[in-house]
Amino acid sequence: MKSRQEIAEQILAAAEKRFFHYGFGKTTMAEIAADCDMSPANIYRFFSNKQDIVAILAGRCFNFVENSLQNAVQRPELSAAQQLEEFARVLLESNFSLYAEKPKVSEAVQYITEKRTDLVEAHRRILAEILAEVLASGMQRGEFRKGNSQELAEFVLNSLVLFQYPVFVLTCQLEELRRNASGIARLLVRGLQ
Amino acid sequence: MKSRQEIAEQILAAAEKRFFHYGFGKTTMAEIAADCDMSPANIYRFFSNKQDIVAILAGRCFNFVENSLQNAVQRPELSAAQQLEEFARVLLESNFSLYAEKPKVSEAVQYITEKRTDLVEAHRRILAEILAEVLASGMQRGEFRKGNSQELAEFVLNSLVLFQYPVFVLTCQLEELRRNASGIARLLVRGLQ
DNA sequence: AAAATGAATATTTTATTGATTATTCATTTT
DNA sequence: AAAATGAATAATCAATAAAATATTCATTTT
Repeated sequence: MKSRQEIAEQILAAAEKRFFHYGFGKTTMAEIAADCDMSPANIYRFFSNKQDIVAILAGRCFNFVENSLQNAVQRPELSAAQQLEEFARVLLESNFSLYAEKPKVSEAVQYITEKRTDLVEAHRRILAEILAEVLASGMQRGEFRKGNSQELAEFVLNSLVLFQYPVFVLTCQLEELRRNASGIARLLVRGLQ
Repeated sequence: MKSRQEIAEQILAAAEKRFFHYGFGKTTMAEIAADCDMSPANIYRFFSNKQDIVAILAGRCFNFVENSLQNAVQRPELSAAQQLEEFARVLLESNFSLYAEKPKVSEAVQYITEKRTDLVEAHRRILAEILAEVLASGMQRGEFRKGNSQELAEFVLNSLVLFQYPVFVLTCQLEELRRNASGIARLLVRGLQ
């Protein structure tokens, strides 16, 4: 006997497997339902439509990036400068593993980027908050010059746009991106000190 | 009696008027030819195909940005720091006037961005060179720390991606972009000093 | 001979249709 | 009553045909 919650998760798991394997467009509600031994109609008791399911899954991809960054950054043995450099590095690496390793994921994220600006915006805001904390703690410790950490986080994040969007992450060479992430981060650190 | 050169320019002018007014896809060779009082076939004595014509016109748009930047930057009364800040500001303003004021231009540029990577790459390289000169002269004058000006120009340019591509320039609010251009430029300047 | 063209051909776009799939809802099952 | 379904409907997609347009080239004009 499964709880409502568990059934919803089962549907998401089935959808994820197919979306990320065959793509969003090539996966039908009937297939997802069959994987879960239920009728297509039943899925609608848990999710209002197909787009909502991708939105939730894409949101989890964003969460993966957010968690990777949070973990990379909150190691207390690192200086604020090192934290910021880690932020840039992990931002690139986690987005790369997301987009380049599973091409279908970037399709899903690209779809969401167009249809659900709100999700992308929410993701941006979380990244900005993580960054703002790094900057604020750096200011406290006297490593960074005092300033408006929120506003500065905005600037820093926007100067790292190259490492966030599929277009760039997929077009450029990974090695070149790595050199740039490290180089830009170093410039920014010096600019903040 | 018009020279070959003048006729080619006449064709380009007619094409530009229509491309930027009605869009690339909605303009036919027959229309351009009619504007020039000639047959469609005659156009092919001057240009190898329609795509070539957009490529030339898009290249001129890029030249406009390049010239704006060159002029903004090579004013000798400015400090290297001010030159870099001007670079960021004018990069945004000239791209904005290009994309936002005439929506059809961004369509043409977007088309070129896909089909003629070489032109976009050439444009990038010119921007990087302008920037490298600013950095090199800043180093000479002792305003900036010594370093590899080519490599640093690459980093700086890539951190200004937000102000170069139609996606961002058109999506974000101009005022927000201006604040960011100025904020990021200030950070970079301090990072280079 | 060089410049230009009209007519023929190749390519691309657009419109139309049929088929597939998403979604709803009245009915059935638990 | 809550959960689930089958069958009906709405929306989307893919294939095709038709039309428009780009491009070529043999011929005509200057």
